[in-house]
Amino acid sequence: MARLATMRDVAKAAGVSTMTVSRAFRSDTSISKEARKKILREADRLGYVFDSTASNFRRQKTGFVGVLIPSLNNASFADTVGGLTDELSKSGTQVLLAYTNYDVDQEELLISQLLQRRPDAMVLTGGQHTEKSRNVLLKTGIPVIETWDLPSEPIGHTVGFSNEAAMHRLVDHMVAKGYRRIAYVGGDPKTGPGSADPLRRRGFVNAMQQNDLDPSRLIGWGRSPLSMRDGADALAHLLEKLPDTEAVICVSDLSAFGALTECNRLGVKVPDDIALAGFGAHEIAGVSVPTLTTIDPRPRQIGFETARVIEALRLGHEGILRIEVTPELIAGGSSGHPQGSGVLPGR
Amino acid sequence: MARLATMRDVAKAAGVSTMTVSRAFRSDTSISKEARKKILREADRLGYVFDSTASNFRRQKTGFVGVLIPSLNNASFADTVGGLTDELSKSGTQVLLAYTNYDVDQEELLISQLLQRRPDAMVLTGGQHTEKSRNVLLKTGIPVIETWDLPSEPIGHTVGFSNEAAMHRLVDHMVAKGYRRIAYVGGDPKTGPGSADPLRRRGFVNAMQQNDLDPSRLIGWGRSPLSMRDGADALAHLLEKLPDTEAVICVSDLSAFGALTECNRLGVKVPDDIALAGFGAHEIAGVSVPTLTTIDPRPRQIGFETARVIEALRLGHEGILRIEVTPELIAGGSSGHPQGSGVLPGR
DNA sequence: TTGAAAGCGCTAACAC
DNA sequence: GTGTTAGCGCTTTCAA
Repeated sequence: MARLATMRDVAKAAGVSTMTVSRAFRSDTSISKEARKKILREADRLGYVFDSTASNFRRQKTGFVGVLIPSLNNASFADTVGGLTDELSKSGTQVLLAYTNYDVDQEELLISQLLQRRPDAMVLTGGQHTEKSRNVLLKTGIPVIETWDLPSEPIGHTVGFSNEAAMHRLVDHMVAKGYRRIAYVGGDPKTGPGSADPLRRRGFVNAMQQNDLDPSRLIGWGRSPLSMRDGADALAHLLEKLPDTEAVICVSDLSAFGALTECNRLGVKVPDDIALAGFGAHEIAGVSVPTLTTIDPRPRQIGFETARVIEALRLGHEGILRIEVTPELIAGGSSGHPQGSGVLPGR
Repeated sequence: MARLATMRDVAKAAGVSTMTVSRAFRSDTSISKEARKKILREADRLGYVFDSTASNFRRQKTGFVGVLIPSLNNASFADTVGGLTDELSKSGTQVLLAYTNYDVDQEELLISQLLQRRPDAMVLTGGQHTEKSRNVLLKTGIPVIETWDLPSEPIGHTVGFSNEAAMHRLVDHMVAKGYRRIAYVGGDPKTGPGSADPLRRRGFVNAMQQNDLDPSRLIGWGRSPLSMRDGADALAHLLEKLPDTEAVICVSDLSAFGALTECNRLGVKVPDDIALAGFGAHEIAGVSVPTLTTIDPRPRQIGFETARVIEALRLGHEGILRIEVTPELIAGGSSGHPQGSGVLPGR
C-alpha cells in the first residue's frame, strides 16, 4: 500500500510551502481564505490525514491524559471516565485508559508504560500507590491528579471525597432510623488493597464507636470488589453467625443487592426483619424492591472536576489543587424509608 | 521544572553515543554487558524516562490500537476490551479507548481523531458506520476489525457473531419449552441505530415466522440501550396491551431484569404466569430469582480473538480474516428450566 | 560491538 | 500573509 500523503505532498499540490499547509489546518494562524480553501481541497483529494504524532512530537504536547482505574467493569468508574472524557474532549484532549485490577504493582507497571508516552497529565484512582510509582511520577514532573479519595499525602492534585466520612454518614442514617445492632459486610480485609473497602470499613468502625454502638459486627467475605454472589453468601454467613443483627451495611450496591436477593430467598423481610444499605448509587439500587439505601459519590462529577483541574493547569495555574466532591445520601426502602418501598408507583 | 533527560544526556554521562544508549534499552540488539549496565545505571541516576513518542514517530509505529465501543458503562463491552487489552499487552500494545454513545456520527468524529494518532489498528463495534467513516478508514490503510457482529459488507476484518442467529436460537428454546405467544421487548425502532436491537428484533421475527408463530408481538419502548427501568415499564405496557402473552424475550438482560422486577411487583409469577428471557449473560442474569434465560455472546472471547487478528496482521498475515465466535444459550429459571429456579442451593 | 549521518512530519521563530 | 531554517528525540543504515 502506498505511503500516506504528508504536508509536503499537499504543499506541492497546492503550490505553497508546508508552513502554509500547517497553518491551513489550524484556526489561530493567519492565512488567506483562498489559500486555505485550495489547500483543504487538495488535502482531501490526496486523502491526506493530519499526522498528530509528528505534531505532538514537535510541540512536545501529546494532547492526551493517562487515566488509571481499578476496573473497567464498574459503572462508577465508567461514569468518572465519562465525565472526564466529555469535558476534556472540548479541548481536543483524549483519554488513554488503563486498568489496574485493584493491584498497585500492576498500577506501577502501567504508570511507567504510560509515562513513556508523555501524557499531558496522569489521573489515578485512589491514594494508594507503590513508592516507585510515586517517585517516577514526581520525577517526570507530569501533573498528577488522584481521584476518588482524599489521601493524606497526595502526590499532586486531588479530586475526591472521604470514604470514611461518607460511611460515617450512612451509619448515622441507620442509627437515626432506629437500628442499633448494625453489621458491615466487605471483602476479606487481607485482600483488596487498592480498593476503598478498608477506608469504608474504618469509617464504619469509627462511626459506630462515636454512636456508642458495638463496631465488631464485621464480615469479611471474598475478595474486593465484592460481587452480587459474594453479597448473598456473606449475608447467609452473617445470619448464621449473628442472627440478631438489625441492619447490614454493605461495601457496595452490588453486594447489597446480592444480600437482598438472599434475604428474599430465605424469607427474611427487608427492611422489617433486617435493614440493608449499599454504597455507590448503582442502577440496581434504584430498581430493586425495595430500593437500596446508598451513598452516591457522584462519580461523574469527580470526572468533571478532574477535567477542570487539568484545564486550569493547562492555562498556567500554579499550586496544588484539592477539590472535594460531596457524596449524597440516598435513603431507600431497604432502611425503612417510606418513599423507597418500590420505585414504581402504585402497588 | 527542568527539562527531562534525553538519550543524549544519558550518552554523555555514560561516555557513549546515543545509538549505544538506544541499543541498551532494547533486548534484540547487540551491546556489551558492561556498556548496558553502565548506561542503565546512569539513566536511572538522571531520572531518564524513555520517550516513546519520539521512538514511535521515527519508527512510524505507535504501538497502540484505537478501540471504539458504544458505551463505557456496559459489562459486555468492558469484557471485550478486557480480553483485548490483556492479550495485546503481551506484545506491549496499548488500547486507546473511546465511546460513541451508539451514535454513528460521533463514531465518525472519533475515527478521524483517532486516525490522526496513527494507531496500528482500529477496532470498531458493530457493522454500522457512516459512508465517510468507511472511506477514511479505507484511505489510510490502517487495518480495521469490526467486532460484535458479522456485517454483510465488512470494511476489513471481522470478529463476532450473528445477532439474528443467536436470537433465533433463543426463540427456538422458548418454543421448545412450550411457549407460543411470545413477545419481543426492545427499544423504539425509530431510535437506537448503532445498537444490536434491530438485528435481534429481526432475528426474533424470522424465527417466529419459521416456527409458524405470530411475530407481531413487538414492544418498542424507550431508547436503545434499554435500562432496567425501561424493561419494567415495557412489561407493564405489554401486560396491558397483550395480556395473553406467554413469554417475553427482552433485547438485554438489564431490561429483562427490570421486567422481572415489575412482574414481582404485580404479583405475576415467573415463569408460571409468564416466561422471560434476556440477552448478554450479565451478572444479574445469574443472581436474580429466578435466574434469567439468556444468550452469552462470549464478549471476552471476542476481545481475545480480535487481539489475535491484530497479532496475525502484525506478523504479516495477508488477506481478510473473519472469525466467528459462537454464542451460548444459558437456560435459566425464567423460562421454566428446572435447574434455574434460583442459583443458590437449597430453599 | 560501536558510532556517524540522516531523517521521520511537523511547527517555532524569524525574515520578508 | 507567506516562506526559510532548524530541530523536537529517537532509530535506520551504513561504515568502522
